[in-house]
Amino acid sequence: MLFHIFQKHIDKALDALVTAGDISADTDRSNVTLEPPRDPAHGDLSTNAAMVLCKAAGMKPRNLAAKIVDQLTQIDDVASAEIAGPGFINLRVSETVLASELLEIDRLGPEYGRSDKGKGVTVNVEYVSANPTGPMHMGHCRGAVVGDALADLLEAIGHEVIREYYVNDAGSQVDTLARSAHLRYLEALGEDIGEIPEGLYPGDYLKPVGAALASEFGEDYRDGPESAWLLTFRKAAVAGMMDMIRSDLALLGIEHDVFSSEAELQAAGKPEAAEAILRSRDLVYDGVLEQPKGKVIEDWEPVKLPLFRSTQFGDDQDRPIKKSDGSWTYFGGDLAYHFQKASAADELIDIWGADHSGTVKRIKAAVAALTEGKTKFDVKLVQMVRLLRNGEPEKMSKRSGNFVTIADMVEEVGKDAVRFTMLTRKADAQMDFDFAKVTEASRDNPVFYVQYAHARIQSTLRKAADEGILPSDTHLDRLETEEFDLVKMMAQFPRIVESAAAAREPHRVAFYLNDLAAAFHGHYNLGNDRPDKRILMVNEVETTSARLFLVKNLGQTIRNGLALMGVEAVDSM
RNA sequence: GCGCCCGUAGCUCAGUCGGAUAGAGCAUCAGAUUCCUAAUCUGGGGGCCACAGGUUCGAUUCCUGUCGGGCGCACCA
Repeated sequence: MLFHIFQKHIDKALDALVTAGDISADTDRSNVTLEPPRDPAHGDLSTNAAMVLCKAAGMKPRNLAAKIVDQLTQIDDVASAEIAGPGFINLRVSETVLASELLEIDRLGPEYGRSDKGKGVTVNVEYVSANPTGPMHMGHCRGAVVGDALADLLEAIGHEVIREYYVNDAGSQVDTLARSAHLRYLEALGEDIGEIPEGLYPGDYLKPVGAALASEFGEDYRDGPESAWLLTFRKAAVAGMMDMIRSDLALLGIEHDVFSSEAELQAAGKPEAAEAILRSRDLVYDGVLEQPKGKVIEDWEPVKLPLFRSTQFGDDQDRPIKKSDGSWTYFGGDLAYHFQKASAADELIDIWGADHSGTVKRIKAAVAALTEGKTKFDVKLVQMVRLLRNGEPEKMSKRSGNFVTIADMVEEVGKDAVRFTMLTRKADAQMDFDFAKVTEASRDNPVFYVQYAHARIQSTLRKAADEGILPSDTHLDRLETEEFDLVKMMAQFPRIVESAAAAREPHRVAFYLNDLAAAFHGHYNLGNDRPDKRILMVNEVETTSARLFLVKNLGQTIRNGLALMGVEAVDSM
């Protein structure tokens, strides 16, 4: 890749200065950067090498820069190297390199942008993990898309990725679910259940579960005590909910590799094992929590509980891993769960809703304690999405059973629009999702804008093919400056993928594609006033074939970017 | 009261482990349609990067404090 080639050139130039005795061999070069300058007028690439290394070299930045430039100008790929400002070195890339970059893109095709930087490192990404008490709704959507796109990104840079879903099937909310299902079971048996009582799940989605239970068990559990059926109904209801969730996720193109059950984890004694390890290191002790300050709790009473010393890791309070009735807290189970994940991966990433921000410290503390700091662990918080319809916020409330489901959204605007839109903001910023906007065919809808660029390219290729002209690399020397500018942008793609993966920020791909599409639309419109700038010139077969070769690969780059977001490119609109 | 996230153009947001004159879209104003998809494009105006200190050759970026907004704060997940 272009970028890596030039990184090597910089390295070579610095090596030469080492040989010349200007800088010492052990000088730290880790702060040396090579990046496209903000202002393209400054060149194609810019390095701060002279400014970063001048102290170690005992020279003024511009003097050191001059020596580096002397080395760089000897390299064929470097069209020019200039000192600017306080000591930047601005480079221009030769058109020969750009042409070979274009050939490289063509050779790699769908593989362009992928790398093996993360090879050998397994990353577990846990996302969605919605409670199995109902269908997927808006509140889950963004985390699902961000997690999935992040998993795609990590795979693109060569990581082995485990996509995981934690099923919270052990808490009291699944008892509530079982009771709600029992009511629907009675209903299926012909009883009049009336209004769903307060505290139970009212949604219709439990009706099929009740019906299935009725046909499986007949009247067996009609009159018996709750203890007779609770476990059976819990299992059946959770299974039903998970089937529903899986099919909702499939609508978004999301498929997890592993579903881990909290109940199974507990049955297998994992929390006990984790507790034993932590107790052996005096990181769990039996103690009493103080009443939190600034908040009045009426029925507060001191209780002795097994506490994890999360304060040793920066948390404000030690955290209980068991409740006073002896059952595990959510945290107690979660800590064991993360320990389990860590046994099969080198790095862990959790995608959480921002409403769980308060629990980040304790779980990070737990992972650090259990893996003795060996497992890298990141929690990515995803902010709320406000649903808008005609500019008016759309309310959703799970309690009333009245909420916008993912199935509704996908049906209304389509999978690709949902996914792309969810990636047009960085995850930790709040965002609005306006039903009208995401399907609008206009410049300010990036989904459309990027797709339109791709469709335009395909349309041009089709039209050219009708005229008997096909893309070809035999006359790339016919390409002009504006066209090489497009290649420069395309050449940034691998770097965007790398940095987006490293920063765990899939939205960067969306912004890049928007920029790339803008560059293409601009270039395309040059042909409006200047027929000689049109891609398709029927009487200029050689030039046209080269231009077609360029836009074909620009289309490929867009396609590859969209694929990283789980969005399919369209060939016509 | 405490913790986490955020504060960038009128609006919605980008801004690469600290870099050059802080960018884009919308809105606004002025233009391009006998032309490969004008569903698009070109240009103008618009900024105390919330505020005040600190670190640095250099701060929108890092640190501290203040103000403003969001989320969360016993055995609920």
